[in-house]
Amino acid sequence: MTVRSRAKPVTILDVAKRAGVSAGTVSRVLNGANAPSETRRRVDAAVRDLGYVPNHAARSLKRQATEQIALAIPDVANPIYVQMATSIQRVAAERGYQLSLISTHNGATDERTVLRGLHRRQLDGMVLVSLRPGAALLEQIRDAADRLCLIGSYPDDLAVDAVRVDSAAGVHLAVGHLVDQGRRRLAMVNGTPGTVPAERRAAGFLDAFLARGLEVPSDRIVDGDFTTASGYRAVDDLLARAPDVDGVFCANDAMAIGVLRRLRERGRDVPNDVAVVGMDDIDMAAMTAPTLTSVSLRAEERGRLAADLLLERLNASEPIAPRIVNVLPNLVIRESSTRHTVLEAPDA
Amino acid sequence: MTVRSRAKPVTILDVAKRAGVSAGTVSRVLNGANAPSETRRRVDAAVRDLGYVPNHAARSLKRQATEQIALAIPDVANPIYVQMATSIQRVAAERGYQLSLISTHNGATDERTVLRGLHRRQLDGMVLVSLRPGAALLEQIRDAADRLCLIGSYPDDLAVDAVRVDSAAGVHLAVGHLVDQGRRRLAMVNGTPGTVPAERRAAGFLDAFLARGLEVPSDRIVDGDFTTASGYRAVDDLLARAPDVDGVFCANDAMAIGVLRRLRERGRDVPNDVAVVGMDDIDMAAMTAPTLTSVSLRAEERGRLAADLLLERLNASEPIAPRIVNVLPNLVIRESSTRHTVLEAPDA
DNA sequence: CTGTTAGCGCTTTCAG
DNA sequence: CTGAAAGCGCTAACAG
Repeated sequence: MTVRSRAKPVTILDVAKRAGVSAGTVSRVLNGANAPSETRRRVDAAVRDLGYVPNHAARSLKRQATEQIALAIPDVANPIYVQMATSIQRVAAERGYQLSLISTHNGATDERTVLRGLHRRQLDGMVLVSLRPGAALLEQIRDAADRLCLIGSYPDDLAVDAVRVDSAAGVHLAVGHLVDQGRRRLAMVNGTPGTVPAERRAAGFLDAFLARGLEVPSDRIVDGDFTTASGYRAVDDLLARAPDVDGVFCANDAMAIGVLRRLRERGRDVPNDVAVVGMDDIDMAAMTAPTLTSVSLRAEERGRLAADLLLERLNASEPIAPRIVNVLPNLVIRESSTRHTVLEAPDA
Repeated sequence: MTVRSRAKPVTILDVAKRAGVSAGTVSRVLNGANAPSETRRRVDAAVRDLGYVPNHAARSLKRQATEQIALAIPDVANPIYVQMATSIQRVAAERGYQLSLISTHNGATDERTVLRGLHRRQLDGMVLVSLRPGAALLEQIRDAADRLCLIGSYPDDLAVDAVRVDSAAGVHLAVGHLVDQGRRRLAMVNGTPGTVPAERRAAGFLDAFLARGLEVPSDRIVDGDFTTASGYRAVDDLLARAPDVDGVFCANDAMAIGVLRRLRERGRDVPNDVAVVGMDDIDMAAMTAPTLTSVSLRAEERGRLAADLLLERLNASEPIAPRIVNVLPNLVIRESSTRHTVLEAPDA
């Protein structure tokens, strides 16, 4: 366990010298090549005695690969991305890759910066979640297509691996459920205007009424920004605009939690006065009071699939044509949308 | 914006050739050395035309530094660590470092693995949060002392930079508040047994009674594991052991949220029947129903301080003696502990 | 101010 | 099976 501190790190040459072999042999032994047990023993001993640890930069430089991948997400504070991170991390670890997390701060980080690690060859590959892919980012994505997997919706002609979920279908599930519960005066708290998910979800919301031949509540969508605080604030807007509201669909659970809280402060009982349905089905949804009905977008599964696609591509000997995987949402019904409150056990 | 894909990446030599200068000059220009504007212009042009991006491995190998640091935390799903990560990330970015996140899965990850990036020189430094530093880890910490900053409590003779918070004092605040509210039959939901924070908090809990000359409720501490689900489960234990409980201190907010939920399911009104106080003051504490009184351990501040210590050390020209910074907790009173419920605005 | 040169530590031919 | 040698792409003396 002797590790040099500031001094000079021990190199493969030191090990070679001590083991009485060449650096090449040490390298081979360490990388699992066949070797006589005697050679192997001496190398191992030298490694242990000296506390040798291979230098990552040197190895990467030579091999042109770092065994590092990254997940770029809009916001570390959003549990849904943490869920993705967890499943990606698991897959990565299984295949000998290290995962690091990059937060793009909802797109505030310069788009160039996001893919920088990739271009510097500091990263072998990346799973990218962008809320609002602009032209510049798309250009960069194209250039790095062979080392990327996207999660989310991008132009069809992009020719990059992607995992998608039909969030509009998820919204239909939510609206259908609210209507089934007898709610007719519905409203929506949407996410950040101008982002793809917010646009899809709003479109899905309106479309769900159209599909049912109901009056379309186009003026009953208020904007939030996907954070809990924004959901909290949105309620005042909402009640000003639609005081008779009896059902609210929120574009994610984080906002739904803020909505729940503020509705309570404003004296509206959930679910008796107003039903609330969220989206994402985060763990916390089973813990709020009342527990939160939510559309699961299967974040964990999407993470796993994205990691599979990416690592398969990185390790392929020949070029692979771009693939798109689709995932289906499902509705998890809890207390916040059902008039007769029934307590239930937590998910986890 | 022309970036080569799989082919062969552009090197500094390609740039040099195109700019009609030497590689050394390109390197200097790119690293901000003085140069005649004409030289600078031609280099910049060549870089742009070729889409050159410096190779990180090569630079790291030569410079013996990666400009990368990491934060190792027990659990990405715990918001308190995400808070730390956010402030560390900010400091790191300001000083030109990239931060990556390593989850140790509550110590399940082999301790060697945690510091591996450091030993491989893949990381210049690390901020480490360990719940349960064992002998092997302490040994490793000592060896890497010049590139580490710890957050948490470690043996005093460790001679490593550390940021600490007096969590026992925080528990005293919580107990004092509960007693002031007239609660006498107190209990505690503790975190993972055997971890330093859990032990400190339990000790602080008992000590708070001793200090007040009250009867010490040693048999009223039930164990959780710092997760929301464990807080939920702990309530059944608690009510079996202490059916008359009128106040609960939880060793963190995640558990407190589970406790709130389960108490409600078991028909106990919070705060009227039972007061609940958590610890960490996560953002969600202002959003639960009722909102959660909590002891802030100033995670963001600790993160910032740790990052400052670490980066100062990494950039020091001479050895710096180890430093320990202490942070004081404070109590944030909300609805869950005060009988007359008053609604309040959210923190964020 | 700039070109040349010598490595950083490792892997990988290529011979033997 | 192993040693020798070349070189991954970059930076930092060192001369000029």
